[in-house]
Amino acid sequence: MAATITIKDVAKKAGVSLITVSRVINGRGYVGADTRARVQAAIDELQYVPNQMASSLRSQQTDTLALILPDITNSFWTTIARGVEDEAWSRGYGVFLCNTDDDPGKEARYIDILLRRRVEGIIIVPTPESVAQVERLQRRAIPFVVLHRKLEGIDADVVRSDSRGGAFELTRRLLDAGSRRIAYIGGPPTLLLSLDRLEGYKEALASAGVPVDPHLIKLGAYGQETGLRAAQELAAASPRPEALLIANSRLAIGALHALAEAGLRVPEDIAVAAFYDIAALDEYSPLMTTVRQPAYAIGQFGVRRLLERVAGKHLPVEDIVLPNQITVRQTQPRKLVAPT
Amino acid sequence: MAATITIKDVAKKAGVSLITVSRVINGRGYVGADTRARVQAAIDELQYVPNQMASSLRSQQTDTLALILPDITNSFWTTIARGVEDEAWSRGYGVFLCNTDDDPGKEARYIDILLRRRVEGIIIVPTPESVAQVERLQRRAIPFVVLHRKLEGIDADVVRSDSRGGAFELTRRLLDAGSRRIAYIGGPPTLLLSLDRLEGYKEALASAGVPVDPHLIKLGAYGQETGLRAAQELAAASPRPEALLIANSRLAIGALHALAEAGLRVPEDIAVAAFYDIAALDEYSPLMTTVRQPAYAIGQFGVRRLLERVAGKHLPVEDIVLPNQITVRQTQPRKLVAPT
DNA sequence: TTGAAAGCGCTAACAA
DNA sequence: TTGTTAGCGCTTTCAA
Repeated sequence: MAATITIKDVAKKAGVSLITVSRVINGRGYVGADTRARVQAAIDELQYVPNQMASSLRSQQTDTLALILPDITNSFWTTIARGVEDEAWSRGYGVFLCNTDDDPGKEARYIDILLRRRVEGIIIVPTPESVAQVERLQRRAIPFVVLHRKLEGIDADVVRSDSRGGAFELTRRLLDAGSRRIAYIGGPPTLLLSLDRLEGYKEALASAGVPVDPHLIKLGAYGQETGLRAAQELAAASPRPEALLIANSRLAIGALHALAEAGLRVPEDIAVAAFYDIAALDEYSPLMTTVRQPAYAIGQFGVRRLLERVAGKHLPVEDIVLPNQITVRQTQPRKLVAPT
Repeated sequence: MAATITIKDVAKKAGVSLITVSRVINGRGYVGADTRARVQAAIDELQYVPNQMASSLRSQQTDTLALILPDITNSFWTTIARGVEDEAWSRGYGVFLCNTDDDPGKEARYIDILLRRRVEGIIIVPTPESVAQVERLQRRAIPFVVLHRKLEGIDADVVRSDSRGGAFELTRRLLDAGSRRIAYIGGPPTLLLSLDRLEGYKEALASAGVPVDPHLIKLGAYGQETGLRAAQELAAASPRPEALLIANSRLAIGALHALAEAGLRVPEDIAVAAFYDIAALDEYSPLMTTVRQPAYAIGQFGVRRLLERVAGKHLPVEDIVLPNQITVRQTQPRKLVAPT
């Protein structure tokens, strides 16, 4: 590292004191117009770039946040990450991205490093095991915001999409289209998110006076396998359900495989409505009603909320629920493979 | 910010000097076993976390890198990003991620911020307009590594996949399978990457004694539209080519649309080999021979190389070319939509 | 094997 | 409107 140019060099060249240069750089405090110009000229001439480490050490502000999530390779998290990055950088904050792969050990190690780096706040997509880590943050008074998944027993801001409302709305669409026997394929009842969606489904049925039939509710681990098996069973049932409500993208993919194999056309033979976030597959999927979660906005709002906390605002803890986007594609599915 | 615990507090509690605590933390320098134990006990008891700003300021090491790329929302870049993140964190470096959307203005602004933050090195997926920015880095002696795209006139390490070899190999496979009239759909000849692939194609033909037919070469902007139109033209040509070599994922998708619409079965009516990086679409696409670029490894190797530069090793500038993975899927394509 | 002194580059707090 | 002084929390350098 060659002899770096410091604020001192600039001050000398401009014939002012250090602090004056500092004021010009940070644009605060009174500085005369001509002084400012002289300083700026010196900065330009020397190609001076302030050292943020020094500034941070003194001011106790690192202008840095962190985003902890399972895996940016998953397109839903990617979009959230992009929302976080854009919003944070645009407000002058850098972001450290941490992929935990839902591994609590990794998560803990990342948080250690983040504490050393004195990040001013953390945005986290937690697993149920994150509770201990999050409590550590609380003890140290590091502001944080939880995205997408609520954490039981933790009093913290959450930004998420409206799972209950999304499921309710999808179900209502199916009902409006005339379906009555509407089956539900959803995630494990141990997750709050799954429960919310199941609830939305039940409420919509109730509001239409349709009784809930437990035989039509299939729950299991998130994953294509669950969706596949559930849809196979439902396709073979008699009477066959008129419609399927599917609570997750991977479940939906599995279910669509099963329906296609069974030769059931969507929507002619069976209507489908689903939470479906995999944009790449969208136009190759059948005509169904889908909920797209506002991933980008979840990231954006997460940062906004976090920065309010960082600024020390005394706000009540809030559960920020963003509306979903419901889409009904009009165009027929595209094909990558010629029909046989 | 409550009164933070500093190294001083630890030293006092352990009855040693600051520097001894520092040695224990960083695990270097001689420290007696019992002293070390006492210090560690104090650290644990006080829950002391070192302040990296202070450490960085003094040591001139920020342990921080940056990754500049177009957009993590694109799955190819995402995977590269993941490779970079994993490798960097595992070596004790944090990474700032910068999405430029291929916008030179954004790129310049990011680099300003990164210079302030004194990142020790930068990994960049450049656009042709990045040359000016990259020269700025050179002037300041900030180590950097270029990923995926070579930069004309810039003498720097590059990590990329073997475009020429990939195209050569794909073409050879088509030739081996008996095709002679092999058409080529590729990107604009202004990009080095495109030229490499075109060259691989031509070389393979030459090596098999097949003459290059300019009518069978369709070049255009990367994008589905180009692929669609090119494939339409080729499908309508007579004699129709027996095989298609497609040099990019988006071109391939467009081309597959066209073939499906024309009712041409792949590979029965026409064989296809392609650079195809969109994993989500993989199993829904026809049976074709594909090149998958080693995105994760590109990220990994980029970091490794960069850290060698950061360490000050005097290595010759290198063009690191990683082999592609060639795949021939055996199972029939899956269907999301029932056949009609 | 341990420690004392100096200072990294900047800004907070106060003074003029 | 500008400047002086002190010090953020750590590591480097030198000494013991």
